Amino acid sequence: MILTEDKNVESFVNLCRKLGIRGTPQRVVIFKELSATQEHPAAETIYESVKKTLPTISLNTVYKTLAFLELRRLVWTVATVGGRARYDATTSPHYHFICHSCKSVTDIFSKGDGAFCPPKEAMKLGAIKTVNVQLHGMCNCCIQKKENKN
Amino acid sequence: MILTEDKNVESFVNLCRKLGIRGTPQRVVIFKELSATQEHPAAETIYESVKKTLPTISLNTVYKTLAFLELRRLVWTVATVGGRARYDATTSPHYHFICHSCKSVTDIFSKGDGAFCPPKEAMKLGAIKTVNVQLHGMCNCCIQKKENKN
DNA sequence: CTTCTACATAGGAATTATTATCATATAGTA
DNA sequence: TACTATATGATAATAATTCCTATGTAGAAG
Repeated sequence: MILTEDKNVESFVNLCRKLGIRGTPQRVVIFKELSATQEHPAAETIYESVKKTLPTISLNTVYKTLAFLELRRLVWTVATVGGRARYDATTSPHYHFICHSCKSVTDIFSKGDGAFCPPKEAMKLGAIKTVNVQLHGMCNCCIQKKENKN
Repeated sequence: MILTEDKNVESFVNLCRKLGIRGTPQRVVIFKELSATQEHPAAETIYESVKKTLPTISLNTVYKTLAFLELRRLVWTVATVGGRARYDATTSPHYHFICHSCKSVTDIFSKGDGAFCPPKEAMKLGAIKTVNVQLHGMCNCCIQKKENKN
């Protein structure tokens, strides 16, 4: 995070203005929260954090705000892990490694290729807006733990 | 589908035997149903179809069977579209195009590369078991419809 | 500058989707 | 047949979405 919090918020409000949507306190706080973490939190987790700033916010609003921001492509749903949707506000192209043991979601910024390039066959089907590459498995940490148990 | 239905079932039962799990009627029918379609159905959809063969089956069993088969990597969850998880029994590597307008999920068998190759950075994080590449957007059919409306 | 109006947004309640728990039933093995 | 492990289905809990209403903000009119 190079941007300060204030700049971040400001830029988000400006972004909303450009898109013709309102930069409401709820949206600002939720977006800020999601931008500030690399944990790829679930809606409930975001809700718990956001409540500190906006005690009256409802979980419903968090869900709806995330869905709304995803529609405007300011955030996106990375994956559903253990029945819970996980979100991300990082816009630069990257992949995700998902550990099904500890439910962690880790960013992978590949140096070589950068963005995943959809094959020609895909282009023919319609207009691609976002690409989501998920690598599912078990992280080293969990592999270690499992070995120690056995 | 080159295999006949019976062969398909038989091979599934054999597969279960190899894996040391039971090839129960419920599992056979659910797997057969999922293998026979390219619609990437939701659990509810599978349930409706499977009920024709097994009228007493519960939706719960469909969910649990799918989760179980996914754990054994005989099926997998392709994506969650409009709040509903969509499943696939195709094991050969391919991508999916997901239209958020009509909720269709289309297979993309890329000729050139075949399987997606995870970057080195990913390998370092742990053991990758499955790769899920989702291309989100709007299919040509829906683009057409939208244009006609305007 | 204030008030009115329209519409976007937030929050609550209800609905739907999914998962977990538990008791019962079934298949495989001794 | 009895034993054990596993699977099913009913019930209950959790996750996410939809519907409805109230609020608040922006722009128009005065």
